Amino acid sequence: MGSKKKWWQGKMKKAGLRLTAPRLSIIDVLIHSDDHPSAEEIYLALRRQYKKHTIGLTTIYRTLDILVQLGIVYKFDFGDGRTRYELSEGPNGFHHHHHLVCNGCGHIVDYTDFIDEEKELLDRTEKGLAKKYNFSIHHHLIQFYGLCEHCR
Amino acid sequence: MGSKKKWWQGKMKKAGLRLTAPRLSIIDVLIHSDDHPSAEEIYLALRRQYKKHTIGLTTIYRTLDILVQLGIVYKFDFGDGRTRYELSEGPNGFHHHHHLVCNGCGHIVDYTDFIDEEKELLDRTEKGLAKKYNFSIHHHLIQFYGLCEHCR
DNA sequence: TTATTAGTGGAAACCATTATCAATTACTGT
DNA sequence: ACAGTAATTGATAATGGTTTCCACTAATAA
Ligand SMILES: [Mn+2]
Ligand SMILES: [Mn+2]
Ligand SMILES: [Zn+2]
Ligand SMILES: [Zn+2]
Repeated sequence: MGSKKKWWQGKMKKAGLRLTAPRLSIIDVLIHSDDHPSAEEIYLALRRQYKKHTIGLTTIYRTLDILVQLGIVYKFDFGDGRTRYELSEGPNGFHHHHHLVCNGCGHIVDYTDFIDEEKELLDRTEKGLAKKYNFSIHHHLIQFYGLCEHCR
Repeated sequence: MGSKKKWWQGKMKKAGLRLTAPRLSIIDVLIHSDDHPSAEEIYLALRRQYKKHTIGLTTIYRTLDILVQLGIVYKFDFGDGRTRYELSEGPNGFHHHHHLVCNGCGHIVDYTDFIDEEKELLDRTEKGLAKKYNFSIHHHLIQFYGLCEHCR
């Protein structure tokens, strides 16, 4: 029962990385977060959680970089001056979605609407671009910007 | 002949902004640029151009903000730590395109492939999202990330 | 255990962007 | 043209998110 392998542990081990307490804690914060925390927000969440030993902000940045590299975490710029992060896979498998950003208050909406039709077109576009421009394409980013009902 | 009104001049006048030399120079750099210069790159281009009087970096940032606000210029984050800019309209009218980013060397490709099919889907998606989440959507961002043939 | 290597975190440095503010410039009305 | 005024400029200083440094600690190997 203690042997329940989390999906990211394999990835980290395979990359020759140690499963340290700080790293696991950081992933844990992301798992239990329902939005897109910045490095500092993760740092503060961990401070609240473990009053005694604080995990350094440096470690947060380093770990996030690693997790992004491994594809465990996605990294976003929503235009508020800080990089924001999100787990690439939810507890129930992949949770492919994109973002709707309010230019007024910065509120972010995760949406999955039209994702299937989009996927079809994006796949086609990716193939086309890859061939035409000799790129190997790894991922894409789609964001809509506007004003939420409160900021309108 | 000197009365040839450039399309952005109307927008600026209408917004109550003065058509100063620095502002016109900055737009000029963007017009003659075929890529996506950062504020500093625009600053350096202007220094090369006008040996005598240098336009301050502060003015560049301020002007770019204004131009973005007016929709004359688009603003991008391609992940290299500096904001990059591009005119929203080319000499021959709108030039709607998106970007392909090389994670290796940072090279950016402007592409217009599949833009029509994309437009159709995006319009539909925008309408759907606007209604469902009560957003007024103003624009969207699409970027593909990968490795160019040289960095592969 | 000892040796070796990976990981940590406080402090200092970095660097793109923003705020300040005195001097200059563009526009308005005379 | 001229003066009045409010907008604009730009050198300098400050800000703030992120990185670098490096001595120390923890994990793995021999
Ligand atoms: Mn999300
Ligand atoms: Mn472009
Ligand atoms: Zn809002
Ligand atoms: Zn490349």
